[in-house]
Amino acid sequence: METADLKKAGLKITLPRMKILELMESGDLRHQSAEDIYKALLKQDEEIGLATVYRVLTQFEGAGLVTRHHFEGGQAVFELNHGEHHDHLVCISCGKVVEFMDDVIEQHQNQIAKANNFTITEHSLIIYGRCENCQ
Amino acid sequence: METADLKKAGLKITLPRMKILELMESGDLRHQSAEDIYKALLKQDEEIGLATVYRVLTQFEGAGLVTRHHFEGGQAVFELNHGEHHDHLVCISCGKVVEFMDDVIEQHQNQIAKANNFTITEHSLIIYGRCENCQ
DNA sequence: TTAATATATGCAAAAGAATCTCATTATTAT
DNA sequence: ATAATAATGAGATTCTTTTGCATATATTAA
Ligand SMILES: [Mn+2]
Ligand SMILES: [Mn+2]
Ligand SMILES: [Zn+2]
Ligand SMILES: [Zn+2]
Repeated sequence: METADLKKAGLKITLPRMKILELMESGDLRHQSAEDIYKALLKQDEEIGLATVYRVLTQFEGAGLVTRHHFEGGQAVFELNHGEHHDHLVCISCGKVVEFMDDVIEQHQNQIAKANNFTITEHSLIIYGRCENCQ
Repeated sequence: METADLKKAGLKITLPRMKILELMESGDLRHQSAEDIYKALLKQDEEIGLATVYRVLTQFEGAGLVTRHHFEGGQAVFELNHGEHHDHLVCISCGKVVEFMDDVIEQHQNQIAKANNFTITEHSLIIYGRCENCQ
């Protein structure tokens, strides 16, 4: 995940973009809101505007570097695209996010789309609940 | 779906609540935003404030009469709870919504939650794509 | 039926999230 | 180094949803 990806996407190599990429790949937190990222950057004394964070994330999404998820709670969250597609379990109490991938589910989604004459562009499957620590 | 349900929920039988219920059950449109509903009511010369529509929908949701969905596109959409749980196919071009229910998918979700020690409270599965008319 | 009370409503203001405008600054190609 | 192009930051703006508050309405008890 390097400058090459930015160039490939026709994006100039700028400090905000580098810092945002770094932060997202370095992270313990794979799923962060734009504001989370903005604040994390402030904490490392990077003075990057919130508008820029939003713009950059949207560009990264367009370039396929990042995925935007609409979990409950108003703010969208973003994650860096490592490898393959997956879906999410989200703890409604502590916010913990667990990733999973189930071929049978994916397959059935395809069937359902076909049966209804839809051409799938994407899908969103989010399971909300309480994690082991939050029962 | 009647006044009984409102009473049961500890809600007074008021004109805005009745009209909103009527509109939602009468409807050709099972999935509408608060603003859609507000405008539809205006068209029938019911002068109900948008804030009231939001408030009532939230109360109905709390009472289990209505489900709120976060489809893409900013505004939440609401549907009256007829019978059973289901998920959605959404056309990104014309907005058409198709409902479906797949036991295998539901079952796998349960397995996944269990395998990760999550207690499911709800889930959201939305398949986005193009319907037959929008290829 | 009326009076008392408890709730709900409408409007305007506020809050929250995301986008846009525009003057300034940085990056890239020459 | 220069010119051309694209990106940034700050603040204003838009869009969606919520809230405060004075007024109106619905329910309950008398
Ligand atoms: Mn993920
Ligand atoms: Mn539905
Ligand atoms: Zn938890
Ligand atoms: Zn369509």
